[in-house]
Amino acid sequence: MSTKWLNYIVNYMKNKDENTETVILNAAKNVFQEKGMDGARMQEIANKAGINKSMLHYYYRSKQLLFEAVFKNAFALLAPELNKVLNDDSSIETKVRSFTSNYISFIIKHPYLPNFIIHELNRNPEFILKLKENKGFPNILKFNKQVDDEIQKGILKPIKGEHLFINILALNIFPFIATPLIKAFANIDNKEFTELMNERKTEVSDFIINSIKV
Amino acid sequence: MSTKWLNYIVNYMKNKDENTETVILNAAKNVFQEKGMDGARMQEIANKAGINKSMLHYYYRSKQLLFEAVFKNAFALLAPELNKVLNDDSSIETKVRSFTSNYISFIIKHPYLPNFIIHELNRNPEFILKLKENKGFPNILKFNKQVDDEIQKGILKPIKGEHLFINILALNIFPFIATPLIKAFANIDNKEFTELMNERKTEVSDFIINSIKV
DNA sequence: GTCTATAGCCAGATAGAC
DNA sequence: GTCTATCTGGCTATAGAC
Repeated sequence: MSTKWLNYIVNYMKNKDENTETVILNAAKNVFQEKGMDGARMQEIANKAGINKSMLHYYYRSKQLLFEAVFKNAFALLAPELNKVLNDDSSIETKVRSFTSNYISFIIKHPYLPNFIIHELNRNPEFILKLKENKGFPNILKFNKQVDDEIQKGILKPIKGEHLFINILALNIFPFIATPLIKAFANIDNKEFTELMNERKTEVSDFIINSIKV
Repeated sequence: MSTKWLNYIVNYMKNKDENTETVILNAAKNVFQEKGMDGARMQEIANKAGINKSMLHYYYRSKQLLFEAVFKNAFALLAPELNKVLNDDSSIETKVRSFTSNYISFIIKHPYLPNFIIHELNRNPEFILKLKENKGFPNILKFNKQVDDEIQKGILKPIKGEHLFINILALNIFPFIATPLIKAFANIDNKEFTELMNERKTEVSDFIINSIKV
């Protein structure tokens, strides 16, 4: 009798929660998002997944392809957050308040995400062209129109949609990208930094609304 | 007759503007700031410097030490910009306006700088501890006091100095870090992006002042 | 100080047994 | 599907001639 039956059973049990392919993907997420494409090591991914290095190639053929799987996954996580701001029908003020509060909670769960995406896009800017082909890629058109509308109605002071959107992203995302710098300038530790970021859930939206509301 | 005399003359001519050591440092700046520590290759630096690879080791011993020289240099370029906001005696409004306008001009000359510093600090957060020992390392204390003062005098609405400083940095720096993303969301090319950034020289300071001024 | 040649290592990828 | 063993190439770093 061969070990086939045993393997079958083991596999079945694993599949309850996750198969080898997703175990690898999760390990790869951790390593790539922390170290970047260039700094990541296939050996480290294999260790974290608790499997043999050659399995990575069996499932994903190459480091490059494994990386791309991780990257697309990360971007797919972020895009819906942005689309809420760009395409929801509620007022600008409502969206600013909810995005700010939600995004900061969201990013505390995925601390390496913004840095990872931004660094890898700067390393390889053409990569974004492929992403743009996807349906659901964030687009600013509807947001611009909404901003113009609310200005027309006397709700907002004049501002270009592009600038407002950049400002919203900047105020929310930047502190999580520049965390080591901010901790150093302000002389604060992790605990105080987290407190500061929690304050920002309302601080940032007040700051924006104060500036743009008539 | 040996070639010593020739070498001496050649060296003398080079020294008019730059010696080998600084030629290497400049080449290293380009490569490290674009590719990061992990992505950079000593061969590429040598090529860009127009010299032999072994010279890099002759002058800087190792890739790590060459990298550190580049990093400290980059940081030393950025720190005075920040200290202007933190320590100058002019009013907050004046400083916000001048920093915003100057910084955007500054960064167009050094496009990879913020990304480089931020990525490398995230890769190796302990590195900033060494920088903090330097005199002139940006510190927020005086700025905090000034903000409190102006609030007391009824010039500014209540806000923590930390939040205001983070907001100033975020609004100015973020678009240059997230350039590929912004270009994709807004569907604009390089030329339109530069125009948008030029608009921000006044847009950003108005946005901030609007929000904090009584 | 600058070059050529090469040591020595490490990482990604594959072959092949089970 | 999973493992061990190994190939192959590329990279940092050094030895040594000039």
